Amino acid sequence: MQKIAKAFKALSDINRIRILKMLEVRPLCVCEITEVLKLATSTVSKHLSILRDTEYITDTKEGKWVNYALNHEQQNEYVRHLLPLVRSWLPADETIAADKEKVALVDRNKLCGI
Amino acid sequence: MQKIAKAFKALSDINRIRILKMLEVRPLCVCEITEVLKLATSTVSKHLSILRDTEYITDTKEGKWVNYALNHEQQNEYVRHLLPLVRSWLPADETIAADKEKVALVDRNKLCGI
DNA sequence: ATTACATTTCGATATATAACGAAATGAGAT
DNA sequence: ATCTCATTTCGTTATATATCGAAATGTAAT
Repeated sequence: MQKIAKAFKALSDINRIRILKMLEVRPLCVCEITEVLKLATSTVSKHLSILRDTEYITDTKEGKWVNYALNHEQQNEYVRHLLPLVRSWLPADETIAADKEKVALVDRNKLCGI
Repeated sequence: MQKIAKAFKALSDINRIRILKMLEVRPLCVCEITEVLKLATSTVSKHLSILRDTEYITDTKEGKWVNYALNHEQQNEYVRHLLPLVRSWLPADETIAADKEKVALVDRNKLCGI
């Protein structure tokens, strides 16, 4: 029964919400998300692991990067309903809009490893 | 924007979920909820204040009791969608079922002040 | 007004969480 | 095999949260 509480808890942090909204634009790697949120890489990695463990997102290796993407094939009943809700929310939020604009501009090849 | 995170955070505790599910049966006072959850009165009161502040429930005085009930007239967009979801979930959970049975049996006049 | 009692607030404590930097990991390129 | 570098894990710290018991509050009945 803790499963339902976990599904909600994953969404109870504003940075995790921002990550989900950013992933609406396109799949992202850790360093891209880090650049937009201005948090330490390790912090972003932790947020992503929480979202992955609850099945909100998937991770796939692509070269030296790990691509995180919205998970549209959840087995988790709660997540299956909540993810579309989050997607429909905050359509006009300024922070979210700014995040999404940045996502459209960031380039992982220029961002990392310099 | 913290509003959305707050709406989710209120649902991220299993005892608050249990309270919302109990209130599906009927409005309850603090002492009745305390009896079912087996928590300190002050703890239950705190949970209820969190659910009230986020508009999941309402409180109305009735004599020396305060009746807490599911709020069906939320102004809060997020709560308006999330409350029906919670209502539709956990239809067969054993803890929830046991809680609801206890709710049907508890009598505030016999419970309190003895 | 005094008493009784349901509820809330306060103060303390223990656990959980979010954040960071540094060290470890692991996969691609040389 | 070694090097590079994106990512994860670890250790630490600061803040938030859940819980309790005790004290304060407020209302109803005497």
